[in-house]
Parts: sequence; structure tokens; C-alpha cells
Amino acid sequence: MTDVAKRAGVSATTVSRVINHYGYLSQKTIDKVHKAMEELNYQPNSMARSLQGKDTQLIGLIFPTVSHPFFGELASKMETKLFEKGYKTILCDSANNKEKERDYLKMLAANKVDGIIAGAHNLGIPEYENVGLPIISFDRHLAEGIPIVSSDSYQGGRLATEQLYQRGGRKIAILTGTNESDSPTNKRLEGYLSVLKEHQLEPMVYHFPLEHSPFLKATEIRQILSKEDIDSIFCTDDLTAILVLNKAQELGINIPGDLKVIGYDGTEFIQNYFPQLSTILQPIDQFVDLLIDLLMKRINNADVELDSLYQLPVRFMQGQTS
Amino acid sequence: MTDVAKRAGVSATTVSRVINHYGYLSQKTIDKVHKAMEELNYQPNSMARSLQGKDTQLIGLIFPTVSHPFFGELASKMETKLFEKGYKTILCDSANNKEKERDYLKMLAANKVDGIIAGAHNLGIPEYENVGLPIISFDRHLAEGIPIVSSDSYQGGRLATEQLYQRGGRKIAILTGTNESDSPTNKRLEGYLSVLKEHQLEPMVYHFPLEHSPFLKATEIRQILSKEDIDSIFCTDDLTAILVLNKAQELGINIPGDLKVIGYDGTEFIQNYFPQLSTILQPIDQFVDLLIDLLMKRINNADVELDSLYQLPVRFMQGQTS
DNA sequence: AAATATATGATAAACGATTGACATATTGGT
DNA sequence: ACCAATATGTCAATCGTTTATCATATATTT
Repeated sequence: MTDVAKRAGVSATTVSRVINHYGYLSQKTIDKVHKAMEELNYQPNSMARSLQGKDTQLIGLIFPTVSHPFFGELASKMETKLFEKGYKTILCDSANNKEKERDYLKMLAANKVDGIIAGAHNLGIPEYENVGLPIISFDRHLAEGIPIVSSDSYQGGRLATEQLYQRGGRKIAILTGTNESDSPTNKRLEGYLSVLKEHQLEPMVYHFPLEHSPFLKATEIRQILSKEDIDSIFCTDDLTAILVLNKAQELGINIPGDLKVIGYDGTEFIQNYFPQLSTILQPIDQFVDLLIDLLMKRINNADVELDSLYQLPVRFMQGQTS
Repeated sequence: MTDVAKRAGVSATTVSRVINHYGYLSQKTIDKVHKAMEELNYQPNSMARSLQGKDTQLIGLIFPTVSHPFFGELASKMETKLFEKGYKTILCDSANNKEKERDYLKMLAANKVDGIIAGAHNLGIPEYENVGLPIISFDRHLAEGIPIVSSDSYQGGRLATEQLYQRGGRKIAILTGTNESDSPTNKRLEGYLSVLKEHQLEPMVYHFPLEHSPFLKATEIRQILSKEDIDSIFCTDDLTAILVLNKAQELGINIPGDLKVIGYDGTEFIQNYFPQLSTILQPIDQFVDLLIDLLMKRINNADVELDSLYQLPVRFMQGQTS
């Protein structure tokens, strides 16, 4: 900063005034200082700034893994929008690893990020109770007072199941992740169950622990497809639906004739590269907007009253698999 | 820190000595201090630490977008490995936006990251010439003195093309990104051309600008497939190969009977969810290890001599599309 | 018992900014 | 020509650590 001041022929205080827009300043001085900053390729040291209590302009993003297209897309869009607002993104792949998530939480606190958006899948992390940072959660209950943004999973579950029923499905199975009772995602299962009950059909629920490899999942799916008497499957995520399609093809099962499949996610990726898949679309762009808006509110005023749950509507997307 | 010192009944100096492991310390004191730190949930303020010249333990990751499975996987693995080494990852989706990439470069410098790994697709960013930070590049020439890690794209191009030839392909087309002469990726095209020349076949080169949407690409592919006389296609990335498969199916083209397709990337994602695709596998895990190892070398010693190009071998993966 | 090694404390400067207090100079309006 | 508004400078404290220096106290050797 001293160098900039010298080069611009002003005092360090004036440079600071220019950077932080306060006090009286002539346009001439402002220009001089900006010119000097450019010439010296000067960037204020953000460590020093935030030591003074300035915001770090850093946001922590905690997701299971960006190698999953859904979270990759979510993270990418979050990052893009945050960048437009002048924030940088610290990426944390919790990788279904509770310890890692806890460590990250500590690190983020130490790095004094301005806020956190967390959408990981680990349960029972008490640190969330008192991080003392603005947090918004995606699709998961973290702690009292942390708002949750999710899609209307119950309706989504109902929607998918009803579609399968309407198309003639009577032996409708569901493939879903591990049972996590307090997760909004689990509502997809509840939606499924409610529809089956209305039609007095027998539920067929298959749980796949998240940590299972796709290969293992595929093997189990193959078993199910070849042994069980099923005419429709609701997969609570699109990738699992793809595994079902692959295995069905291997087994010579006709889709949608012998088996109807509906997925759930709504990524652009699937729409671009798997347009044939019938699926439940979540409003990813709206997730991003809402998550960031809520976080900004919390950042600007730690005490704003926010709802504890924001549920966005989902849509059914007719493909050729149902 | 003062609180910790008080609670442990020692001086602030001693706490600092414990944290930074220097000077004489009794085990008793070390334990006391650690206990106090835990009890108070104390994390040293990393801003203050790095003001003192300590490393920030932050690494910037610049990729086109993590919504693409290849970069999502790469980013995820990088993040995981960096975390194990005690680093946090700042994610930068350059989004094929040159301005954004330049801005990010500035921000990273201001945030005093310890190093950068850049694998974006923008050309002509002079800032790379003098960031004054350890940088390693993935698959792209950034500036003099910045080592590049990539796969052996020329061999990959040859490999794919030769496979198509061996399987009987004589009208072999290539679908590739925009012509970027200084990119290692472009070597895939050169490998293709060299094989065609050896067999005295006519090259058929189709360029798809990166910024084109998958939908637009798909439309163009459909045109090509329906109008041109082609029996084999080498796609320089797997997602484009998937579009070809989709459009071929729509048009009733038999794969691999009427048309053979080979992709290029090597993500676990494709192997898990598109196992039928024949493709060229890049060693992503080795990319990650090498990129990080090289970066660590540069961080620990800014002047180490590094090669300007590290080329890792690729493998052909036989699927059912060729 | 003296010499040395080990353990801790007190103090202060430094990292690179921000900001308030105060002083001084210039400008503009009347 | 005078007052207020505007423009800039000097100085010093502060943010939360790190680290060097000096001092002192206890423990271990010889």
C-alpha cells in the first residue's frame, strides 16, 4: 500500500480512503490512486483487511462430492453466482466422511468465512449447533435455527409414484438411499408409500447405502430385476435410474413395456445426455438463488428471522422410460 | 489466544510455542494448552497467522466447470487429496469466461493462496506470466515456466483411430473442440490425422466450439449422422460420444454395426454409468497425484527445476460401441 | 556447588491494512 | 474577505498472531 501511495504521490491514508470509499476525496486523487494500483498490480492484502473486521468474502460450500453431477451442477452454479456477488468459494467435499466434515467446519471457522452453505449427507455433527457463522442448509436438518432449502420431496415422491400407477404400474418398487428419518430426501419415500397405500398396493422398498459403489449397486439391481416381480421402479436419484436402465437392457427387459422407470434430480446433465429418462425435476436454479439470498440475509443481519424450511415445487418430466 | 493462555494458566507466548512447536516445552504444559484449546474450541485465526508470513494452506483450483463430470471428478479428487495434506481448496469455475479467470487470478493473489492448479480453457491470459505464485497447469499452456501435466494426447488420438481402423472403419470422422493449436488436447486431432495419413484415408474433421450447448451439438451431430457417409467416429470427449450414441439410436443407426464410436476421458462416472462406451482412459488419479506433487515442490522451493511437460500414458478401453 | 540444559514469562516489534482524531490547505459561495 | 465545505496529511491504535530478546526459575550433570 505504501508503494501505491508513493507512486500516486499521496498518503497511505488517502489510498485507504480510496479503497474503502470514505471521507472527502477529489476525483483527481481517486484516479491517481487507481492508476497507481493498476500500474503496480496492487491487490489489498485480504488477510490484513479481515483482521480489521472486514469481511473475507469467502463462502464455504459443503457438499458430498462434486464428482456427482447433481452436486457438481449445484456447486458450479453456486460458485458462479457467488462470484458475481464478489465472493470466493471454498469447496468442501465431505465425501460422506463425518470426520472430514467436522474438520472442515473448524477450518472454515478459523478462516473466518462469511458464511456456509452445507448440503452434505452426514448426520450427527454437533459442531453445527454452535459454529457461530451464518449457515444455510440444503436438503438436510443440521441444527436448530439453520434454515433448510429443499424441494417438495413428499410431493415429488407422490408425483413419481402416481405417474407409474397411471401408466399401469401395479408392482411398484422404490430404490432409495439409506433411511435417514430426519432428511427431507426421505420424504420421497414417504410420498411413495402414501400413494401405494391409497391404491392398496404392497410397497417394495430397497435401500442402498450411499457409500456403496455404483458397481455394487448395479449388481444388486441386477439381482432384484432378475428375481423380483416388479413392473415399475421409482429411483430417488437419476444415476440409480440409469443403472436400472443399463441392467434392464443387459437382461433384455423392455423399457417401458416390461418395466417403467422414473428418476429424481433434474440436472441439466441428465436432460442433455439422458433425455429419454422420465424423472422428477428439482428447480436447481431456484435452489441456488434461494440458498444465496437467504445466506446474504443472514450475513447482513445475523438475527433475521428465517423460516425453518423452504420447499420448492418439483415437476414431472415425461421421458421414454415410463 | 489470550483466553486459552489464561485457561491453561500459562502465558500467551507459551501457547504460541505449543501451536508452532518451537522452544523448550514440557509435556505437561503442552497437554494443558491443548486441553484449554479444546475446551474453548479455539482455532488460531488464520488471517493473523498468514499476516506473519505463515502459509495460508489455501490452494486455488481453476477449471472450466465442475458441472462437467471430468472436471468434477478431477476437482473432487484434488480437493480430497489436498485436504489430506492440510490444504483447503478455493474453487474457481472459469466457465470459459476469460474475464472471470483473470479476476480470479487477481483474487487468488490477494488471498495469498499458497499455490494454484489451473486447467481452464481460456487462452491469452497474460496475468499468468507474472502471478508470482506457484502454479501447475493441467492440459494447457499457460506461460513460460509453468509445467503442464497432461495425458499423451497424440498417442491417445492414434490409439482411438487405430482401433476404429482395425475394426474395419474406413470412413473415420473426428468430433473435437475448437481448434486450439497450443493445447495438448489438440494433439488428439493430430494423432487422428497421422493415422489416417498412414492408411491414406480422407480425414473428416468436425469442430464444435466449447461454448456450444449440448443441445446445439446434438442437433449438429444429427445432421452429420444423417447426411454424411461415415462408419466410425472418434469423439475427443466422452460426453460428445454419448450425444452421438443418442442421436444414432434416434436415427436407427446400429452401433457398432453401422457406426463405431470411441470416446475420450476416462472418468469413473462413464465407467460406472456408461460401461458400454469404448473410450480412451486418461489416468485421472495419476493426474491428481502428479499435479499435487509438482505443486508441493514448487511451494516448498520456488526455484526447483521442473520439466515443462509431463505426459502420462493413456489406455484403450474396449466397450460395445466399437 | 557450579555449570549447563530445560522450561516458562514478560515485553515489544512486526505482518498490512483500517480508522478515528486532529491539523492544515484549498476551494467555493456570498 | 470570511465561513463553511472539501480535500489531504500525520499520527497512533488496532486486528490476532509470531517470534526474537531478555530474564528468571527449576532440573540435571559433573
